[in-house]
Amino acid sequence: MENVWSWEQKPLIGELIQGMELVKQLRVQFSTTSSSPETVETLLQRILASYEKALMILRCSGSIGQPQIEGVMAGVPGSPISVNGSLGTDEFDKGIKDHQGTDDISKKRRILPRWTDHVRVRSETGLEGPHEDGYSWRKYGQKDILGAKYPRSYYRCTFRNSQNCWATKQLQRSDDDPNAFDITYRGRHTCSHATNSVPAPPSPEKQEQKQYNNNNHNEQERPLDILRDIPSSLRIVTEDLDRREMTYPFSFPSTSFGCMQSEDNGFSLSALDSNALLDSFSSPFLSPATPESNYFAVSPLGKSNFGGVHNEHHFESELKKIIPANASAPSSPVLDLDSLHPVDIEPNFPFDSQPFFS
DNA sequence: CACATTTGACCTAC
DNA sequence: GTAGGTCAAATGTG
Repeated sequence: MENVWSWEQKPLIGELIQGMELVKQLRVQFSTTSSSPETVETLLQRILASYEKALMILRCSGSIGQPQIEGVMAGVPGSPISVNGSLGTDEFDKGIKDHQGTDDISKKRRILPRWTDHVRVRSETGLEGPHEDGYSWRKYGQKDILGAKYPRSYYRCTFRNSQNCWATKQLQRSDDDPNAFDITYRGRHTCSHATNSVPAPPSPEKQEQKQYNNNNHNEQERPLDILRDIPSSLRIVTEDLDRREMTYPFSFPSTSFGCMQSEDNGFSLSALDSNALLDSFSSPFLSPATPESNYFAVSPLGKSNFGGVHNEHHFESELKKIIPANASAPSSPVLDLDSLHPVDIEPNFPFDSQPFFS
């Protein structure tokens, strides 16, 4: 894989910047009492379109030379958005091998197609669960992990038996930040209970959260409520697995803000955390130099995943071009828009098509 | 009673 | 042999 970050980066950056600017406008709209619902709706649509376009750019370019597991990826209604379904090569190979040996798999360990999402979701408040991803999970195990402060929890889809849905996820609290959760998804939902746009019934995350904090405010927010509560922020760290090559660093929410997921590619964001996503747009959007809240942090691993080893420096320098070194003040301009190029949105760009607005 | 969680045991990969 | 992942009986909850 090479030149993953060199393709179309200007349009991509432009899309991201545009989306951020729109969010900033939206925030202004919310701050003024006279904003009309139409204005807000329009801005939301533009924001989403911008990010979907960016996603499309990533999708089109990143698929080049990437292994695909289309047979498994395709046609799973309601499953998290598959940006390209790529795997690290060994992961991919293992998944294939595993599938080939299905008949020999013991009951004790059923081997899933082993593509994974590795996600870090952080709740600044610590009150919200790590995320709500629209699926219903059932905890089936917990394990102390060597070198980790906190045990790892294992979840499977509630509908494993009823609908033969073998999706699982692992949830682990970060050692260095107890408010952060590393989530690893395995397998793909084949159940029909995914609700990407509507908050799901109480999930294991929320139930687990009760163990950590009893002050959980359990109301599920509607999208606009989420927007209104932007200040409760969340950090999303794209922290990819070292075995995976660069696929896509970003995926942005589809229409409802209900669920944003990027399987195999970097991060996912759930309904209840979307507020923080928006907050993250409002100021230091991308700032590796500010490891605190309110931003999309790009970890060293994440950087490498933006373009592999060859492009890491390129990416970093590109970031430096567009992001002021010290852009921590929420009201300060984040980007030099003059340095950016306008983005041409293709007239026939399928914004309204699945899976973008599903 | 049905379903979810807990937790020790078991299995597999390395 | 060890660590990670899963199973399943016991237990909890509504």
